[in-house]
Amino acid sequence: MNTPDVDLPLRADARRNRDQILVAARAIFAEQGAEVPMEEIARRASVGVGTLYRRFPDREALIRAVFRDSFTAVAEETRAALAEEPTGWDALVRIMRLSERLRLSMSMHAKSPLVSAVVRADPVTERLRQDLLETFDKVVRQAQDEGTLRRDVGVGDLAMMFVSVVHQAHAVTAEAAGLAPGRVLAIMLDGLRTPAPGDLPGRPLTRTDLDFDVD
Amino acid sequence: MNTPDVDLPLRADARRNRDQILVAARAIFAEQGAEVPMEEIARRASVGVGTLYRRFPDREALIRAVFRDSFTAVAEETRAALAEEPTGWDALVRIMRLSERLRLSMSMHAKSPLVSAVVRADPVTERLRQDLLETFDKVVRQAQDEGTLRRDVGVGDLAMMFVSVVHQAHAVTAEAAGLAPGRVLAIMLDGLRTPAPGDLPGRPLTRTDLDFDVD
Amino acid sequence: MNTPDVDLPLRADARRNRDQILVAARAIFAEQGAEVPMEEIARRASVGVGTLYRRFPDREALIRAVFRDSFTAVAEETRAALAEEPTGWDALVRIMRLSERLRLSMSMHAKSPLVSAVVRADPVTERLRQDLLETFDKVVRQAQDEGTLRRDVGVGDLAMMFVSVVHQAHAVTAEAAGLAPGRVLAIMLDGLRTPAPGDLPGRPLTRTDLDFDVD
Amino acid sequence: MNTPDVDLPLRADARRNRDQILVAARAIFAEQGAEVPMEEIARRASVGVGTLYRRFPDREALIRAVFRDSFTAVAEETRAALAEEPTGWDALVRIMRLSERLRLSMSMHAKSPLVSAVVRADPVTERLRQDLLETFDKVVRQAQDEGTLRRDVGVGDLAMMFVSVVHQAHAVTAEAAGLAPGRVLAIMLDGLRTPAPGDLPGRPLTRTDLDFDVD
DNA sequence: AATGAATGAGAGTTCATTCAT
DNA sequence: GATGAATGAACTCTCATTCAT
Repeated sequence: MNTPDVDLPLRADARRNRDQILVAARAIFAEQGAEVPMEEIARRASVGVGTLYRRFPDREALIRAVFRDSFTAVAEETRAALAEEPTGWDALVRIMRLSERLRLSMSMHAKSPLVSAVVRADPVTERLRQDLLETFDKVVRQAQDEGTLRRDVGVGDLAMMFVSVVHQAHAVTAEAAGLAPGRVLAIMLDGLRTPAPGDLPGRPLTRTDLDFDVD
Repeated sequence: MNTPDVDLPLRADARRNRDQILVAARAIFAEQGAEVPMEEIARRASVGVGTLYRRFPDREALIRAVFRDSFTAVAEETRAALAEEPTGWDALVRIMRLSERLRLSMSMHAKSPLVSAVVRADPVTERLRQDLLETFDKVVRQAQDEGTLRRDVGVGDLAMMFVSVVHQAHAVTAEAAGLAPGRVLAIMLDGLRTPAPGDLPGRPLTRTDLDFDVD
Repeated sequence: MNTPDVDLPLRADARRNRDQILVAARAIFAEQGAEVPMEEIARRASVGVGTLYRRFPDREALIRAVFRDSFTAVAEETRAALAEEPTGWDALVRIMRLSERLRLSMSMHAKSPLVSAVVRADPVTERLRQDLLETFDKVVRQAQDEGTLRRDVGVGDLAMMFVSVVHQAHAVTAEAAGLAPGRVLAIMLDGLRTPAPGDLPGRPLTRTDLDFDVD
Repeated sequence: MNTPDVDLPLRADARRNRDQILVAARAIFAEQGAEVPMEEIARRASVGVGTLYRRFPDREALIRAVFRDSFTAVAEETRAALAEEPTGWDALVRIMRLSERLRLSMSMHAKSPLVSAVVRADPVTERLRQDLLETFDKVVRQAQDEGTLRRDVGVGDLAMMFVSVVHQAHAVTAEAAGLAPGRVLAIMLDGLRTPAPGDLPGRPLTRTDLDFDVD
């Protein structure tokens, strides 16, 4: 599940350090954003800054690695949803509820221009993203064919909503923060079911609408 | 519409500077986030850093001022919606579609831990927020009394959704980026109408759920 | 005599600082080479690092400025030699004995690849160098026309010798160090007078031999 | 020809490593100066840094070793010149034209304060230097006795000139760079022949003038 | 009151050297 | 003995904030 970056088998201790660093980075990025002092990440990983830099030549490399990990994980879960769920609708719901890990990545992505830039410039992540969208698209069409998903939405719309759900988590009581995403999601899903009470503005957003980033 | 902060009437030129600074800050914060060099803000406002600092003793004060402005504007628009729209549902829709200015503020809020912290610690903004929520709450109850809004949601849910809509704007074609918020919002609103296809998890989130921030 | 860099008249204090920095840099570069900590230069100039960096955005800019100053000074002295000395030979001797300032620059130039690179990439210095060589070339031809300088040498040869003289200053008693350049120079000048005891290998090195640097 | 440093015969592979390191160091020092990352030297020697450090406890030790090698080589060549050349003048010329290896060492010496300091502090190199100067001195006196070398110069002068010749090599076309040292040297030698056109300033610099370095 | 210069703390990054494997 | 990972000090550069002009 770890960086498909390069596969030189590292020495046992080096490997351990590398993993600790990724774990620490993921956590800190999620908590405080991507602009934290590198030293803090190193400290959390119980490692010297030097080690951090030996593994990841600069902040961008680290961000890249964290994202590759997360995207890989999510792409797998998405594929599993498509394969295992009985209906397209069920798969859709499962995907929209996807893991914490993705939420964190998405959140980082949205919060920091640096992160967006880095991720977009990384071909590996880009491929993972394409894979993910492809699978997701299949789910969408399946649900539409079943008649459970309104026909005037596309994966693009769903991706947008997904991101939205991910972002809700601030400015609330702890309990409310826990409840909120589930509720917002449920409301949205209710809004997605057929029959739709009305037409949507614009046109269905498709995979290609997500292909050239703007930010 | 400007900071009710202090009301000593400034000398005309001082006033002008102050306003230019706020305009510049709002624009730059929106474009590049809240961590821009103060010097850049000063430059955009055609003012020396010294002047900027005379008006706003530090970055936080500036953020605070920008937010107060925005919140004030939104609170007014919300009140107007309640007063002018024929039904609660219409008012609700109008509020959810609220101004660009609010989107920007919200986006800043969400992107920067610093901004969140500052805003939450500012009693003036806090009061504006309370006002806003109070009015909004009236709209919600009116719509529920009309039978157009499902009973198992609260202002808290709507505030959450509002924030969500605000955040969708990245990783897309320019055209799609323009379309997206409207569509996501429409889907959500469809999901909000009565009759609701099913129950929501948890319980309605109310104003008090928004009172103590966590982030 | 100072950086013809830009001529925005700086505020009095800023100007003073700028000059102190250049003086300090010149001295320290000469003593310890061009790789000294910027902080040390700042300290010697009684200035904060920040100020140093405000004036010279990075080490290279500082090196550039120091060199422009020195080259300007030398070009002027060379022109004066040509104008004031009675014979070409006298002018030649005077130039070869040129100022401490040039020795320092040359020495820096020769010792540090960084310096060479920076200087070569700076068009302003490049022009100064061309001016200098042009004047020098006139001196050489004049001395050859007088019959005091052997005909099988060119400015290129002399420039090389000049640089050589500059470099002799290490590995000796303090007294010997003082004597050495004068003696080496005298020996060289003796070797340059006509009639020459024999032919030189190769061909006269001319201005154009100095035009494309190799390091 | 290698470090008489310690004479424990190393294991064959260790010996090989040691030699590779010295070769690599010499090459890299010549190309890039003495401040290169140790890791780079290790890489060029196809050896781990650890190994490098086992052989040479720190950078200074490495510099020292490189210099001892070079000085040893030069001292031998000098002795050979004295023994094999028919006249003192011929021996002098041959010495002044000495090997590339010496040029490199000298160049390092001149370019880096670190190198100067290290070399001067090393008693072994010091002894080699004394040997070298002693032989050289014999050559000088022999040439003076022959009447081919002017009497008002000493080994010190010649050593200075030697160093000068070594330093000319920058800021020129590749072809000119190749020609230059030979020409400068020839001019100098012409200046050294008897009869001298005039007196030199100061007094002959002797071996003892070179005994206490100043840099 | 406005300006922009000066300061200095702090962040990113490199590399000499040590030490576990 | 060899290797290359880890460490942390040192250095460069940026920027918030203060203060002289």
